[in-house]
Parts: sequence; C-alpha cells; structure tokens
Amino acid sequence: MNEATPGTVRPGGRTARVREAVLRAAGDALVEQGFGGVDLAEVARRAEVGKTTVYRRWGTVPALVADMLAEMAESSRPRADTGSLDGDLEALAALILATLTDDRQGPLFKAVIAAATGDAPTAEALHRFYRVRIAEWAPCVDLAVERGEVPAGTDPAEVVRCLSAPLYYRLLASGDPLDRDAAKRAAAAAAAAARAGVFADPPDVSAPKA
Amino acid sequence: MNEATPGTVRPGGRTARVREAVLRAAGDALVEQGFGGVDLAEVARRAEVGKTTVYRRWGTVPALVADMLAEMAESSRPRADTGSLDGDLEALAALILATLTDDRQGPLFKAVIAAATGDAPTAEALHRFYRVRIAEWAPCVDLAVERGEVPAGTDPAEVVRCLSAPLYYRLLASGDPLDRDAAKRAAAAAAAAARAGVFADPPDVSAPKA
DNA sequence: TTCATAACGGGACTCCAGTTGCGTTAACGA
DNA sequence: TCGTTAACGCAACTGGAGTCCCGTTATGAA
Repeated sequence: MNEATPGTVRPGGRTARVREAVLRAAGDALVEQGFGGVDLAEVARRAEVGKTTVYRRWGTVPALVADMLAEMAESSRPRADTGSLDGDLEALAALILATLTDDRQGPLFKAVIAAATGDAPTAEALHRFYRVRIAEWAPCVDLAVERGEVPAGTDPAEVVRCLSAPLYYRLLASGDPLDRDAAKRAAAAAAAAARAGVFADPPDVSAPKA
Repeated sequence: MNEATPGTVRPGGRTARVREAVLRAAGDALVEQGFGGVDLAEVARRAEVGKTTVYRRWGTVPALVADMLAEMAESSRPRADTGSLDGDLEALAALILATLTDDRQGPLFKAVIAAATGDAPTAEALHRFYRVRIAEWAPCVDLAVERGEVPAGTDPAEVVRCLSAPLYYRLLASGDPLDRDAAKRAAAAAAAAARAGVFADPPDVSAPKA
C-alpha cells in the first residue's frame, strides 16, 4: 500500500526526461501566468507529457515549485573577490539586481515566493535555497574581518541578508524602483551597518554610537 | 454596454454590508488557506452572500485583495516619538515585528503579497499601502535631521525601507527567525546606515568611510 | 538477453468553480 | 411617499481541472 515516491527508484532515462520537460514547462508557465494562473493540466500539455504523470508525481503547483527550487539550489553562482568589502558587496548587490530585474528570473522569483507563502514544504525548499546562496557569499565578510574592515564576530549571514532584503522588499512589497542606485544604497547600507558593529556576535544590539 | 463598477453608484446600506461581509470572509479564507487555496465561490459561502454578487463585483481573488488593501491603507497606526532616532526606529521595528508575527496578520500579509505578485492592479494597491505607511513614519527621520543625528538631506523613505526590508525578507524569503533580536538589528542597521550618510540626497552613494 | 515492475499515457468520469439569465429587493433622488 | 433602477440572489448550465482505471513502455537488476 505504501508506494515509493515516483522518480526516486528509477530516476534514469525517461523519468529524467519527463522531469526536465515538466520543470521547464512549469517555469515558463509561472513566468507568463504567475503562481495563481498555473494549473498542472496546463503544465502537462506544455511539457507534452501525460496529465496523469504530473498529478501522480507532483500533485500540486507548490510541490512542483519545491522541486524546481531543489534544482535551482544546485546551480552555484561564483562570488566576487574584489579585495574590499565595499567592492564585494557592490558586486553581490549588482548580481541580485540583475537577477530580480531579468525578464525571466524576476517573474519566476515572484511566482516561487508566492507559491512558498502557502505551502510549508515549498517554504522549506525556498529557505534552503537562500541558506545555500547566503553561505556562498559569506566568505566576503570573513575576509573583511581578517582585513580588519569590520569587527571580529560579525555575522556574515546577517550582512548578506541586510544587503539582499531591500531589493526583495522593492520587488515584492513597496514597488519602489529596482535600479542601480537602489543596489548601491543596499550595498553601502550593509557595509556601514557592518562597520558600525551592528552584526557583531555579542548581543550588543543596542545601536552603537558613531 | 458599459456598466458602472458595482458598488460605486449605490454604496450605502445593503451594498456596504455585503462588502464588509465579503472582505471579512476573504480575509479569513486567506489567513486559513493562503492565496492559492481560496476561490470566490467559497468566499461567497462564508460571507453568506450570493455567489453571483461576488463574481460580478470583484471577479477574481486578486481584485478582492486589492479592495482589501484599499481598506487597510485607511486604518492608520500612530508613529512613535521617543525623542531619539534609535528609539523611534526601534519602536517601528517592534510594530512591524508584532504585525508580521501576529497569528492573523502574518498569514494575511503573506497571502496579500502573493496575490500582488501576479496582478498589476493589486500590486499597485499594495504599493500605495506601503507608500502611506512609509509616509506616516517619515517624520521620525525628519526630526532626527533637525536634531543633527543624521546628515541633512537624508531620505526618510529610504531609512524606513531599510528597516522594514530585513523583516519582510525573513517572512517571505529566507525564513530566518523573526524575533526581537532581528527587529533590533534591523533598527540598528538602518540607524547606522543613516548616520553614515548612505541615504543622504547627493548621489554620493559610494560607501562613505567611518 | 530476459524478466519483474516502476513509471508513463490514454481516456472516461466526477465535481465544482465560474457563467448566464432572470426575477427580487432596496437604495436614493424627486 | 413613490418610482426608477442599481445591486443582489436563486437556479440552471458549462467547461475544464483533478481523479481513476487499466493497458503500455522501458528501466534496472540478474
């Protein structure tokens, strides 16, 4: 009665091709229609795959998105190493900006985040994705600590989040312009806060004086 | 052939009651099911209102959410005035934290933002909502400028966004803990960046040195 | 190569979200 | 108070998303 999750026992050949086609079709549909406008029947048609297959293997749109996120977490973007914290953070901000304003990736991220708001496993997959991305760029901050640019004990993840957040906030919530200036301010703000010791490890969170 | 949007010509009595009941039912449904799990037929049932009415007057879930947002933009939250920028920003961060972690408001904000990702008018309503909220708290920064805490020309909206963003980022994207520490760090980071002149008006965006 | 079976696909079926038509109620102006 | 008609509600209808059954394909192990 307990059947294994489809795709985990025979992941080769046909199964892999089906998964690839379905994920691509799902991505296209999400970009064009947004999260609310996509259903599995349409994804199956686009992927030229049996409707039954899609329903059996994924079942819901958020579950399909969760699988996409697992795939996305694999593809690693190289971090910058410009020799200074400001340079590295500006490079990261520029990368995020380019991603979120991209004609395909921007709408895709919107749709993926929308899907994650209503489904716990999808949310978990999304969190994993960002954990990976944040960890990839953490060394920039570690190097800055070694160089003495920021206090010892500065939490790299906090710095990266502080930089990313304003750009996502514009994309999802406020709708304010998502341009080079916004990216530069985000990078500068994260750097300034890090230098001021806001992200240093002792819970000395009370705003330090300049 | 062109009929006026329902509710705009006779907004009194029955129409107002219907709108109220539908918006409340829609809010409940969004909180419980999330954006993806709500349809207008169910909302009509919950509101004990004719299905036809809901479809004629709103037509889609995002349109209904847009109407909710117009309502939400009305209810104004008073800003703090503690006498210092740090105090005011901490109060704002605490308010946002309380909202996003509230059992009803948290899920509601998630659902509303999800709805806005796929529908331009709803997104516009959301942006208006945040424009109002940000403008309400801008005086904190203006006062700080007068007190000499931050450079003249500091953009109040930028400061408020810089503070809000990390909390929304946690709620929607990274899933990192949304607690008092996070709120305090967000406030401290915004204050530090503002003091460093990151949000001052001349496009001197290149990170200033401490 | 052969075999057992995991995974896919076609097609019929169900169910309900969304539409339509029309009669009823009540808001608002005179 | 009365009449017009905006707005609501009921009931019948429709289309397609999601389910189920069963036959087919081709993977992976021996």
